[in-house]
Amino acid sequence: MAENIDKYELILLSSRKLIEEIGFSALTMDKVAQKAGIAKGTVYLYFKDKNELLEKVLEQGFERMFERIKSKVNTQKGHVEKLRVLIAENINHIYENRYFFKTIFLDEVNVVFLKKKSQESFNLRRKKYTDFIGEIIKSGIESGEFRHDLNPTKVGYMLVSLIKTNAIYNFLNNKPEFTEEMIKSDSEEIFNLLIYGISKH
Amino acid sequence: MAENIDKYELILLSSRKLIEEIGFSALTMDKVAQKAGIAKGTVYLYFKDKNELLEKVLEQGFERMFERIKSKVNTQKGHVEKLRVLIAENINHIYENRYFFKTIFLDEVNVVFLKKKSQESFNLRRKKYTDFIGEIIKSGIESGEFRHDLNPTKVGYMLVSLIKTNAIYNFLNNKPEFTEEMIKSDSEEIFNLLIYGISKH
DNA sequence: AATTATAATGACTTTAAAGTCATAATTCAA
DNA sequence: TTGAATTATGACTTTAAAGTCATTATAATT
Repeated sequence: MAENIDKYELILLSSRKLIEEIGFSALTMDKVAQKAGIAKGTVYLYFKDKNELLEKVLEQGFERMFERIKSKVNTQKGHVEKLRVLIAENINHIYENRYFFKTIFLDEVNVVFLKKKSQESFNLRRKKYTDFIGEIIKSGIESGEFRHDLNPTKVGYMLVSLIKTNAIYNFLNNKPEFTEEMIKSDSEEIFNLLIYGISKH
Repeated sequence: MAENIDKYELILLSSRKLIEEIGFSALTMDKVAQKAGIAKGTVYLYFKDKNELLEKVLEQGFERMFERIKSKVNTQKGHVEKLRVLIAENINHIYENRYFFKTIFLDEVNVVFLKKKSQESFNLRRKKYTDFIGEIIKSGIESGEFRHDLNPTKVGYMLVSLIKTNAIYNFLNNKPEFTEEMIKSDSEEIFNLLIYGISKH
C-alpha cells in the first residue's frame, strides 16, 4: 500500500475498497487492517470504533459527490438546465464509482449496522442534497417554469430517488458496460420523466 | 399470546411485531421466543435459522400487499385509472402498516442481514411488482396514452420508488397522523408527477 | 548516544447472539 | 392407562467479530 498518504486516509481508502469487493456485511476490522497492511490495533488509533470508521467512509463519499455536482450545476443559469446538468453529473459520478454504489444500493440497501446517531447523520446528508435540489425547484416555480403546487423539497427527494432507482435498474439487469452513450440516454430519460411525466403531451 | 393460531404463524406474527418495535438490527432469536411466549428451541423447530424466519416475514408482508393492490387494480379498466388506483392502494397499505414500513424503509433501509440467496428473492419480489406495473404501462403505450419511448419495466421501478420515497419523506418529517385527506393528496401528487412531470403544461 | 515520546503490534479478552440437544411434557394410538 | 411418538424446553456450546493492552519499534529531543 502507498507510503505517502497518511494512515487515516489509508484506512479510509482500504475500507472503501473492501466495501466494493465484499460488501458492508462481510467487512470486519481484521480485514480492514489486513487490506491496509497494518495491525488491527492501529485502526483503533485512528478511529474510535467500527461505527465511526463506516460513518467517515460514507461521509467522505457523500461530500465528494455533492461538491462535484454542486460546482457543475453552478455553471448553469436556467433552472431546467441546472436540473439537466445535475442529473447527468450524478449519474456520471455513480458510473465512475459504480462498484462502491453497487454495494451501497444493492448488496445492502441499508445501514442496519450504523448506530441511531449515524443514521441521523445519514438522513442529514440526504437532506442537504434534496434541499439543494429543492432550491432549484423553488426558483423554477417562482419563474413560472414549474407547477406552483409542488413541494420543492419533496421533489428533491423524488429526483434523488429516480436517479438511484435508475442505477439499481442497471445494476440488476447488469448492463455489461456503462458507456458515455448510456449515461446520456439515462440522463435524458430521467430528465424527461421528471419534467414531462409519462403521458403524451 | 393467542392459543388458537398455530406456532408457525405465532412466530411470524411475533417477529413482525418485534420488527415494528425494535427494528431488524436489534431482533434476536431470544427476543422472538420471548415475544411469542415459547422457548428458543421451539422457534428452531419451525424455522431452519434466523435467515429463513426473516425471509418468511418479508415474503408474507410482500404477498399480502401485492394481492391487495392487484385485486383493486383489476377492478379498473383504463390504464390511467389503474395507475391511479395502484398508487392510492399502495399508499394506503403503507399507512395501515406504517410501523412495519417505517422500520423497513428507515431504521434499516436494508437487508444486510440476509444471505445472498435471500437478497435474490428480495429482488425477485420487487421484480414481480414492477413487472405488474410494467404491463399497465405497456398497454398504455400501445393505446397511445403514454409516450412510446418509455421502458415499461423501468417505469415500474420508478413508480415504486416514488411511492416509497413519499413514505420516507413523511416518516422523516414525522407527519403526526396520517389521515384520509393526506393519503388522498399524496396519491394525487405522485400520480400527477408520474403522468405530467413538474413542468407547467 | 541516551532518554523520552509517539506510534504500531497482534495475541488475547470480551461480548453477544446463533444454534444445539439431553431432558421433560404433552398428545396420540392400541 | 400405558407405552410410543411428537412437541417443547432452556441451559449450554459454539462462533465470530469487536475491542484491548502489555510489549515492541520508531521517531524526536537533549
